[in-house]
Amino acid sequence: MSPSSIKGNHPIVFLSPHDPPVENSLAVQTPNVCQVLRDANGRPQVVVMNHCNPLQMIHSMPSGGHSSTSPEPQFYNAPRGNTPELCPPCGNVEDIGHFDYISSYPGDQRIPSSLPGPCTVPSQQYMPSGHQVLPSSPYGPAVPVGPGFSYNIMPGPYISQFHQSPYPLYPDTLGLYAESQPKMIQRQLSGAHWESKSQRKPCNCTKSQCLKLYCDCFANGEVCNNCNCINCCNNSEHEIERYKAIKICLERNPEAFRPKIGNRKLGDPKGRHNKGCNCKRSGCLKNYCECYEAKIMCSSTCKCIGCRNYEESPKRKSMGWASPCMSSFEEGMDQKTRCPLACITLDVVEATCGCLLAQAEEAEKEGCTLSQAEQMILEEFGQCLTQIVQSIFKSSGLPV
DNA sequence: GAGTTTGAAACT
DNA sequence: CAGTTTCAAACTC
Ligand SMILES: [Zn+2]
Ligand SMILES: [Zn+2]
Ligand SMILES: [Zn+2]
Ligand SMILES: [Zn+2]
Ligand SMILES: [Zn+2]
Ligand SMILES: [Zn+2]
Repeated sequence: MSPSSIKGNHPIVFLSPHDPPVENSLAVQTPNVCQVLRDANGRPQVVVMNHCNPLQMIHSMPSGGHSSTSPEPQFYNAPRGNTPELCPPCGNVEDIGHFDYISSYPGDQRIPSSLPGPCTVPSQQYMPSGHQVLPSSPYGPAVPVGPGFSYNIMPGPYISQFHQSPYPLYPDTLGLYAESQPKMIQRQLSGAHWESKSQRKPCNCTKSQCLKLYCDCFANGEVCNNCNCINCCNNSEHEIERYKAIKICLERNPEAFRPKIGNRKLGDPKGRHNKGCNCKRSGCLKNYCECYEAKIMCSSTCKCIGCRNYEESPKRKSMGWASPCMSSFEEGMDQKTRCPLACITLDVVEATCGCLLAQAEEAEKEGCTLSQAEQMILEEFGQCLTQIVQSIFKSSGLPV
């Protein structure tokens, strides 16, 4: 007998500990962590609420004007302003790139100007905002990109709702405002010399020219500053190249510069990795894992194998079950598939058999009678099935 | 500091 | 889309 023998009208789907449910299965939909907002036209937008780095839809939003960055807090995707037609630069930005998703670049998503903090000093973030033609922008100097007009590429105010949450993503013990990227917390808490104030951890890129997402500076929408990079083009001296690189990244992934860590629903202090990790060997318990690095649990969006980065159920703790079996289970449960019962992978079967075998050996060792051994093994199998069901519950967001 | 491991990003 | 390569950081010693 094996777990694969489970059958029924509602197949139990054996997913990873944090997998989404499968239709018609016993699993239930995980509570939605997103929130539905409406854009300027009243169209619903499902957005992941984020405290620290909300997206500003500047360019592709309908209402007009070049009022670049209003100080009031905004939600993700909040209407922000400009029609492309109304933007003088649009007629001539092909050479340097036209950012339809310009607002997904984090250049001006820093500290709210209405709040105290390091925002008073322009950060190293640049905003390739071809449609914020603000030569006298309070957020930074306009950078000439060609004859006739210039682009404000310096950071705008940090339009944020983060202060609306009772649970900041990260502690703010140094008086800095919470930031969404995991590296930032390390910077804030470490005593490294580069950690002073607005200086992020320097990169050490050698081959990317700091113009690919490999570079943390670039990925965070910042220019390199006091970095150790070689052939760096992530600076104002290479603005055109930088624009192009940003454009390429956005074309490839419009979300490329959005924060990777969204927020769970209200009241949940922890965030959720928007794309999830794909760890295979770290168990998501090392900083290789973006979830772990961000100090968050892996979630249903993760496709990790052998994940151990999730809340232990109280049941499991009290059980004090032999960890080898458990870990085998967990790894097996990470085999993700949407096909009912296909989640009973070889790993899972082997883990189960291993548990039963171990139990049999123990029974033998203890000199149990045959019927006693049978009972022990059956109970063990029951435990195995319990683990399966619990994992389903867990993936469904239900209390175990 | 050198060498290895890791997984995201980039590429094919 | 999947498989592979590239890359820079995390980690190990
Ligand atoms: Zn770099
Ligand atoms: Zn850098
Ligand atoms: Zn650089
Ligand atoms: Zn992971
Ligand atoms: Zn994860
Ligand atoms: Zn994980």
